[in-house]
Amino acid sequence: MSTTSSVHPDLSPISTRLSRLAALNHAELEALQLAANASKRFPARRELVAEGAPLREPRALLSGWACRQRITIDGRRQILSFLLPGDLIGVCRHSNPIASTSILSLTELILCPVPAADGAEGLAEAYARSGALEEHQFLAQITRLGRLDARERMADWFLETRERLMLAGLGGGDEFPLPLTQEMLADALGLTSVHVNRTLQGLRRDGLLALRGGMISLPDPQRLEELVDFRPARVSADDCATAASR
Amino acid sequence: MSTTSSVHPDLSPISTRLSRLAALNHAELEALQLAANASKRFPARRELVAEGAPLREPRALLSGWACRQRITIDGRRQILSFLLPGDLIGVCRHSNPIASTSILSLTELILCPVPAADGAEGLAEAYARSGALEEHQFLAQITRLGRLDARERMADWFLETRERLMLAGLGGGDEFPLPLTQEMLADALGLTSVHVNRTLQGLRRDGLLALRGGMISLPDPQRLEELVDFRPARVSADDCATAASR
DNA sequence: CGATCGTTTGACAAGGGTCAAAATGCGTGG
DNA sequence: CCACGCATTTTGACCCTTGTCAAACGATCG
Repeated sequence: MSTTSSVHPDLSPISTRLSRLAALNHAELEALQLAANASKRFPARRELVAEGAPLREPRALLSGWACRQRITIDGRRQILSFLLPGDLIGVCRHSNPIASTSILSLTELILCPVPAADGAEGLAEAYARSGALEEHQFLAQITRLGRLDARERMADWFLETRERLMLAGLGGGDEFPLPLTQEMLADALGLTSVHVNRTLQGLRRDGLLALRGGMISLPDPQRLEELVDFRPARVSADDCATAASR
Repeated sequence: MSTTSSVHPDLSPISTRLSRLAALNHAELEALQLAANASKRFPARRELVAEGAPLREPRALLSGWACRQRITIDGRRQILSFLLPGDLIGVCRHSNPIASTSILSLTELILCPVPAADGAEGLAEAYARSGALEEHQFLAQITRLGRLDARERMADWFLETRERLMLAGLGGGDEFPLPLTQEMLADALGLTSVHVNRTLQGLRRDGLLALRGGMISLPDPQRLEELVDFRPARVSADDCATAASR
């Protein structure tokens, strides 16, 4: 698994990510490449999937950011998770699935179909692990919102996002693009944009992060990790998804 | 599917729940019954699964309550979800899975093995939908913690729990057992036990719930639903999981 | 009948929300 | 190149929900 990843350093995020999650054979990688060739653009700030609507064919995100969100009657918004390049969208194992949340594009997206896993051992394994990783992120989000204070939430979220991007072969580790407004961040972290702003300032003052021009850099990830007891995600005994990314 | 459920009114929670999630044929129901015969007890307040440990064979919960939880270094605890009778534990689709959270028994449990889904269409479908339902609950939990205040969190959680119990054929709808301390509830809802206590008193005062002897009753579920805009969980276009329960 | 666990209450503190306005940035069109 | 309009960020003053600490109360069990 980890050996496979190093020989495809310049594949698209989806190939990189999936081949790091499970060993893919030549035919499978080719199927991914083929799918990537059928990619399509999707505009920014539009609803990609509506909550409650029947789920269409699964797709993979090749570039751009999206989010899953839910809105209360009185207009409060909760961003449940972000979808980053390399992530799968709408992969489901039961019949007649309906979308449990709406999905919104935050930037312009490039999407491609997802090759079927029938008979493709490696792909099936990679999809399953991708799903497990997603579940892991939901659980992390619950802990963040339930038991961490504002500063910890932000630190933890930045570290997780950094890890996810690195898994897809993006971002050097100390710097990555952050195409979000502070309000989006607030809606994800269960805060208000005003408080996100103040907390960011505090982190900046302490030299824990720097923002400029849609890029964020984490000069001292270790100190951040200590701050929140961050542990890299692991879903399988034989994967070292994060270790593979460096 | 919903027709199947009504003809097995006195099956164990797991059979009831799964046969409401998907149509099960005779052989599959028999396999469930067989599995249930191999059930075992597990004591209260003990760790059933340790975080990070390799996942053993999947099991189903026949009776009792458990929870998935995570603890921060400084001892704060977040209960990620509760496991109720009829729920599946440790069902996983990838190889060498490791537990993403520890699982703790809250009461004494009765557990049984889970029949393999190989070739059993109905079981496979039911397991998949059970997983989708679990994911739905995680997302609901995120919204609760991120955007609802204390009173709303409790109302929403009570309604969800009521619905889950009814899906497993337990609880008449207006009353069900609640084997939790206020501190556990606090750890699940991202509050302190003191504040849970006060919020409960408020709900009681308003006639929205009543507690006595480990039982909770919701005299006016509709009013609760309006309070939080509660919508029953749906994961598939052809299931009416909740409708089936009444 | 003490010990222990859980619930309830009170006084006080604090983290984060609210509201409103000012400042900054940025794309667009003239 | 400038000016305008809009979105986003930043700041300040104030308030409110929830947390903290501590003690009293109640039930259950050996």
